[in-house]
Amino acid sequence: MASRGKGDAKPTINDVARISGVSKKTVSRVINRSPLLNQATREKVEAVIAELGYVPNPQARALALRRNFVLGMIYDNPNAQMVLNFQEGVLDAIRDSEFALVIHPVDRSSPTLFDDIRQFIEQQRLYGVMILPPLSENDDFAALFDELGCNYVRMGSAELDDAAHLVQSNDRQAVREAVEFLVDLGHRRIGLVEGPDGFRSALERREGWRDALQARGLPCGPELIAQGSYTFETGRAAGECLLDSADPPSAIFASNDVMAAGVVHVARERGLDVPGDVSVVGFDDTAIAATIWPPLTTVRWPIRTMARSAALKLIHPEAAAQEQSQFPTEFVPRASTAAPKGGAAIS
Amino acid sequence: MASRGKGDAKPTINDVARISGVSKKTVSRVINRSPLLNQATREKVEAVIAELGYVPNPQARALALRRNFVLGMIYDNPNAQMVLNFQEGVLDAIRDSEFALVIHPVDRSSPTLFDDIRQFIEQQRLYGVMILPPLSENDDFAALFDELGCNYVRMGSAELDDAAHLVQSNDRQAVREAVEFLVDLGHRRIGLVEGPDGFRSALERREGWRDALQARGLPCGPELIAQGSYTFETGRAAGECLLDSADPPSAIFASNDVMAAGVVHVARERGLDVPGDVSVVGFDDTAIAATIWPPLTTVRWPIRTMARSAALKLIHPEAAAQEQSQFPTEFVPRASTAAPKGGAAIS
DNA sequence: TTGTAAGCGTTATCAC
DNA sequence: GTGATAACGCTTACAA
Repeated sequence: MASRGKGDAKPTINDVARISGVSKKTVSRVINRSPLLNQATREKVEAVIAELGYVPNPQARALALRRNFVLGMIYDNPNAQMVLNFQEGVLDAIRDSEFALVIHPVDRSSPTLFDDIRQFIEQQRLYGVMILPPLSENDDFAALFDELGCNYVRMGSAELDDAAHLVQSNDRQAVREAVEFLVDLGHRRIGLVEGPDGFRSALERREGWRDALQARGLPCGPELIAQGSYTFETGRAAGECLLDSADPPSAIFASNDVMAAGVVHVARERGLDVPGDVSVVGFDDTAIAATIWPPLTTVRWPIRTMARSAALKLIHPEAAAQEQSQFPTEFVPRASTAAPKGGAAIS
Repeated sequence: MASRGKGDAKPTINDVARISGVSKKTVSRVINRSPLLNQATREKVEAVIAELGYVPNPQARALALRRNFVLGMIYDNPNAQMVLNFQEGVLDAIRDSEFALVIHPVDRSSPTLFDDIRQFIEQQRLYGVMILPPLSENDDFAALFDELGCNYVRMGSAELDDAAHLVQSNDRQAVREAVEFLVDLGHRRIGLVEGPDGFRSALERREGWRDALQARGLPCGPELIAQGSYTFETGRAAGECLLDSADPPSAIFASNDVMAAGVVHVARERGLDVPGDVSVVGFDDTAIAATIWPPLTTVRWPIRTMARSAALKLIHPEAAAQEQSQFPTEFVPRASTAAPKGGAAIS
């Protein structure tokens, strides 16, 4: 093997240039796949690169290019499983590439949130950022990223941005279908455990529930709605509110799986059978859905696929607008839903 | 505000030097808290830094120092909740610091695993890495990190390394206490759903189970053991194996929560009441433990605290050996355990 | 098609 | 104590 400056230090672009008898710049052109390059030169340099095991130093590139080959992920989400699925999707996209993923959870109630995010992006000189709900629903962040000259992709439950900056599911439609499933089973009073204010997903899912019921002329008044904040405990509380009411629903749609799990808990405490006495449907299809008893009927959200696509949009901005932006959900019927007792007769 | 070169570009060390009338190097000394510095000079420069809102460029520092202010996290773990908790602990430690966290999941069955990790560390020039079980149990990785001159901390269930490179729980002792709790309730046949081969945690937990039973002269033979691989499905299968046996146990300890959830599922399918007919204990205290019905008795692992400590060991290597290395687990009794039917009489 | 020179923003060396 | 000067490894002008 050809000699290097000293010891076993990693080879640099200078080593490659010297050994292949060309200039640094030419090596740089090879690395960056410049089109105007003699084929013979390219091959010669590539041979040396392979022989030396040369890998460009990302820190040096970052300095020269004023941008880092790093993707950022910004979130403040109560749903751990979703965050992790998203991370895995991003990693699917950057595997075997020069990119790295840095994660940046934030506190959306912090007064310094904007400055915090600004500093994160400026300091890391990110190639691009992905932002998760509910932060992604705030247009001010998009404006901030534009101002900082940082590419971004938002993840959302509705059409928040143009195709180059968005990966989205259609939650309203998905919930409508799930609730129609309950109606088709024979349910006539279907409760809703809605998500917290300020979450676009909560709003979309509520409207999907309403769409389904209104289309069939079924009740969808406030007495059938209880609010939670996407946590197990608030799901319990909402379940109590609904099941202890004067005229309790025979089925409940909860805006996410952990709240649905809370509802199932309450039903058990009341001595109610699920799905015999009350059917429960969740949303997300996180691990918990298949793990609780009975297994939860829910809506699967292709988070990992969406995340992968989000990362690809950042890595290949030129193709971002063509890359898929809408991702279909999938209804997953399990054992937590059944026809109501005597339901078919009523219908 | 004093003028900067052009437009609204971020101020650099040169701007600070020019405006405060000192050299770059002096500013650098201020930034790096060099002790040999005139107090007046320091204050003057600090004032200019504050006025300009100057922040050192991490990429440039990384290039000059040949090391990046970035911590890496390497894992291949079936337990999503643990990974996420660990991430949060690390972020607790680096919040408001110049450090960033890059995550690097790997496939431990990949033939290129070592090269993959080597490349990750060399390329990112990491300040340090944290490695999670079961990867952390392999001494070859520690040797690799040493060879690469990269500081590391391992997370484990037993004493894998010296205090500067380890954060650990004592799983054997923790499980012993949990199983003793079952014995004290009156259980005499206590089954084990053990974790997969190759996991130190699986081994430690099995020995803890055995310790407790042997100390009381209770059976702990292979007919009471079924193996899973830390997943829900394998937990189900192991539960079937145990509950369908000729002389089924009245209580089961599962090596982690999701396998325990699988056991609970099987019990339900068999028409068995938990804890009336069979008590179940898990390990981890992940979100699932409180969410299933009945809420799961388990052992809480202070992962987030351990992770925070691991990151601090990397950031302050000089104090690493003094920083806490052993982290106590906590037994969390919930509703999935009770005295066996007629158990007290047998005892 | 290729090379030269001048950065990018920081730190290390070694004088003063 | 402080400051020129030369790295660090790469890229972008601008020539040739």
